[in-house]
Order: sequence, then C-alpha cells, then structure tokens
Amino acid sequence: MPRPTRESYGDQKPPFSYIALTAMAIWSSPERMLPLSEIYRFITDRFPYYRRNTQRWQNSLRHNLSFNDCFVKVPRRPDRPGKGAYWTLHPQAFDMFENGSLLRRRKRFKLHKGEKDSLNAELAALASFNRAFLARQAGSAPGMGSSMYAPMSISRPSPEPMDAPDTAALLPAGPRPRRAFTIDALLEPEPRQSPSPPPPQQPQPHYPMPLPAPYLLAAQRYHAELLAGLQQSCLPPLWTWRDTSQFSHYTLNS
DNA sequence: CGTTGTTTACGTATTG
DNA sequence: CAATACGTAAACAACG
Repeated sequence: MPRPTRESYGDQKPPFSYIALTAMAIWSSPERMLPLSEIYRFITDRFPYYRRNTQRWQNSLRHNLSFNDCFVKVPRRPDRPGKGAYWTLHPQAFDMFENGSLLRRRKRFKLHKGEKDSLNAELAALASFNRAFLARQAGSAPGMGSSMYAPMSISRPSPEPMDAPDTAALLPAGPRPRRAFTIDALLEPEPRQSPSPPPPQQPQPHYPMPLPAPYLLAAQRYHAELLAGLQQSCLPPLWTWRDTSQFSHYTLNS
C-alpha cells in the first residue's frame, strides 16, 4: 500500500502546503537560499506526486513566492550568473508554523509597510550595486576567457556558530536600515564601529575567481552579513521540523 | 522563445 | 456560520 516508507509518499499528495514545501527546500540548502529551479528540483526529487502536472503546481508555487512576505527575493551575486534570483526566508517568519501542522498556518505572515519598504530598498540597492559591478567588469576585462567554474566553497563547516556581532540587531523588528547601503559606503574599508571582533583575519575568499576589486569584496561582505542574520535568527525554530513525524524522513541538510 | 516574477480573481478548505 | 488561509487559473511584464 501507499505506505510512505522512506523516499516519499508515493503518488499521494504530501500533507504540506506549498509554503511549507518551499520553506523546506530553502532550509535544506547550505546557504538557506535557492533559485526557483532548485526549489522545483527539491520537491520533485522527494515527492513523486509533484512530477506530474508541473505546469499547475509550479504556477501556484511561484504565486506563493511573490505573494507571501515570508519569502524574500535576493539578487544574485555578481559571481553567480544565472537566470532568476535567490529565494530565502524572512528572519521574522520562522514561527509561521507554530501549530506544527505544516498545512495551514494560524496567521499569515505579513510585513508592515515600513518594514517592507526598507527591506525592498536594501535589496534594490544590492541589485543596483551588482549591476554596477558587472558593468565595471565588462569595461575592464576585454580578453578574460577563463571559465567561471566557481566550485562554490561557501559554507565553511566551522562547527561553532561564529558569533555574529550585530545579528541580534536585525531581529527586533526595527525598520532600521542598518548601514547606508550605497556603493560608496560599501567601498569603504568597513566601519569598525563594531567594537569587539573586527578580526584582522581577511574574510574568507568566497569568490574563488581571479578578480580584484573592492566591488567584489563589498558584495561578499553584504551577503555574509545578510546570511548571518538570516541563519542565526531562523535556525533554531525551524530545526524543530526534524521532530515532526511526517517530515522526519526527509532530514534536512542530509 | 522559455523561464521567472507579479498581480488579480475566485473557488475550496479550516479554523475560531 | 464568518473569516481567512490555501489552491488554482490566468494575464502580463521582465529577463537571459
């Protein structure tokens, strides 16, 4: 029978909403963010039910991504060319499934206008920043034919959570723009207003490319901050998903 | 072109 | 039963 042994629920429809499925996909990824195609792949890989009628449910899923404030569209980094953007979870949306059902939430996660505006402003600034970076690249790299293989050595498996100085400042719902996100501001060496840990340690070269450029470092810095904030604020609550009976077969980050 | 996003609309299903 | 969370369809812009 349709015993959902290990791999899936067979052809049965899994008892998860699209929001839950998408959040699972995002959370299963090392960086807690995925492009749309990868979200599709996560779902079809695990749930055969979604290998048919793709046109239908993928449309619904895209609708959910755009419509629900719990999903945030993050512009691609300049060193990762590709079609769409990356999708992640909003830091304040981790308690969406407090009832634990993963089917219907008690409340819909909605951002207030101020929060939404400031978030959009920040993301738009990042997008324009990336465009500026790419434009500059195109202008000063006439012959560079090196393939852009970029093995993606992102998540350093450092066991400790790497205390992030200002991630707590992200949480309390302050519509604070944190730091001016302009190209000029990002190109500056980094404000050491942060008291304790500005380690002289050069930040990890997440960009394994032979590119010079303060632009690149600035982009890297921004993404590091963003991801640190998102991960630290979301990780613990979502971890409880592991305990839910239905989901236990699909251990995240397997 | 196909893919990715955005938006509006309406029917269905759960919850309070 | 009323409110609302969810699913689906569809039209359309934007992008590579």
